[in-house]
Amino acid sequence: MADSADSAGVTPRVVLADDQAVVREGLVTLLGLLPGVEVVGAAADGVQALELVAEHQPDVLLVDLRMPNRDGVETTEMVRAQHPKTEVVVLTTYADDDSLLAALKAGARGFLTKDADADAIVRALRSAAAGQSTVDGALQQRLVAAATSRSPVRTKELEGLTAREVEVLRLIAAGLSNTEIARTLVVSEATVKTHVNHLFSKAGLRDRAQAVAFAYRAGIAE
Amino acid sequence: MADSADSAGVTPRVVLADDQAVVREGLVTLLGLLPGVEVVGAAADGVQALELVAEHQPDVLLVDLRMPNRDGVETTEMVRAQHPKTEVVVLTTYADDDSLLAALKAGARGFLTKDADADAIVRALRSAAAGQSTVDGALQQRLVAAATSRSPVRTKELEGLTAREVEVLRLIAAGLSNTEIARTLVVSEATVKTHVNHLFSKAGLRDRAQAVAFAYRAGIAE
DNA sequence: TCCTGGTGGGGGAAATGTCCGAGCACCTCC
DNA sequence: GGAGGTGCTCGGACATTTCCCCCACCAGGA
Repeated sequence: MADSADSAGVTPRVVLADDQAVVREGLVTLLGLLPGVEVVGAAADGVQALELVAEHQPDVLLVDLRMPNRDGVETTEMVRAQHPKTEVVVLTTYADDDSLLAALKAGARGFLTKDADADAIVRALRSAAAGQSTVDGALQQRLVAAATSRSPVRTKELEGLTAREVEVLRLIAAGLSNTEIARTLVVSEATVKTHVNHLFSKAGLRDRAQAVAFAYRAGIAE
Repeated sequence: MADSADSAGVTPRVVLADDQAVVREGLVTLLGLLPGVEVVGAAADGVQALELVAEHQPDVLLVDLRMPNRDGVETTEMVRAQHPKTEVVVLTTYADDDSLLAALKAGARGFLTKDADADAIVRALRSAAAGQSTVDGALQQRLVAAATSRSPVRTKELEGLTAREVEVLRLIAAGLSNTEIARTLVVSEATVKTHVNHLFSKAGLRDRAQAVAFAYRAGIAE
């Protein structure tokens, strides 16, 4: 028990991928010295990385974002798709918002900058192997900032509307005409008009253009 | 060096906060047995948690979200504001999107569900002490999904449209009628109609409802 | 029973969408 | 300098759709 906590779980088998020989060899040496991880392969580009993953079936792939022959994001996507048991941790010098989001969206379980120390890397690798995601603090804050600027269905705006009216609103926002809405809901066009009018008067809307904008702001249309 | 990697960094001093005595005592016992962390205090509510943090100045506060006398989110905010050297890791049974975002926004460096094992908790505490953020894999995916659903003006969709047409589109999306657009742009309504028609045929739109949706998706309306 | 929500209809005013044609300003190319 | 293209500006006429205001019926729940 104490042992398991000391090593913080099973020692993950890791494949590295970085096009810069100095960084790659440095990581191999550094991580090879540590008991927390086991390096089973090192690739110089994305293509080679995928081959090594296929060959060794590692627990984690530690990959650089900028690489020749398929970059880190693409490699991450392919690894996650073809070898779902292999988690991916991204290690990069360039920590801009786009690459962070792209990498995590592609399925990366971690995102480290190259100023991370050996302990941080080992922790991230172990966490990834266990299905946890580790992101450098400052980057995580950016991620949260990006996430909280979203609008996840403002039920407040919708209150007062009946379920049917919300449904009609959704279809209006999708660009359907009254006739099409009638067909979709299998009711007469007159009924649709009634719902639309109730909707407008309740929400203070004048026409369907405003209704579409309202629906988008309320978060029921994307 | 090997030693530092084995412990994955300095052993963090931790204060716990959970209103359920069973969980609290269980965590104290469990984490107390492990060499990776040092538990220096245990609180039963948010007020007491802040007091213990002030008293012990721990590296990390491990806090439950649902607590009497100030909940986890509020506690996180106050700890981060008053004791910036103390990081916060949230441990909760209820992992809905709202609480996740609220906690991370409040400054939490980690977010774990209570099905996490001891290893996962220890890793998260150590990472937090080092400024890294650890989030359960599935939750991180939701976070990323929320973050990537942003729309930063897709110029691609807009290409082919003239500046005037984009301007008209923006006004349509704002809910203005043709008459109002004419007044706003100080042109005749006939001119507006011309722009609108060009806009529709270029973008493959049928009516202004679709145009509003198009504008929102293109990111020129919020 | 009353009220709410969903369904249906009619008719008229208003706005929207569609098709023409046309003048003007600006630019580039020859 | 002229020719041609593009963008912005207007106008008319017309069909379609939307919007608005009435009305009514029925089912289910407070």
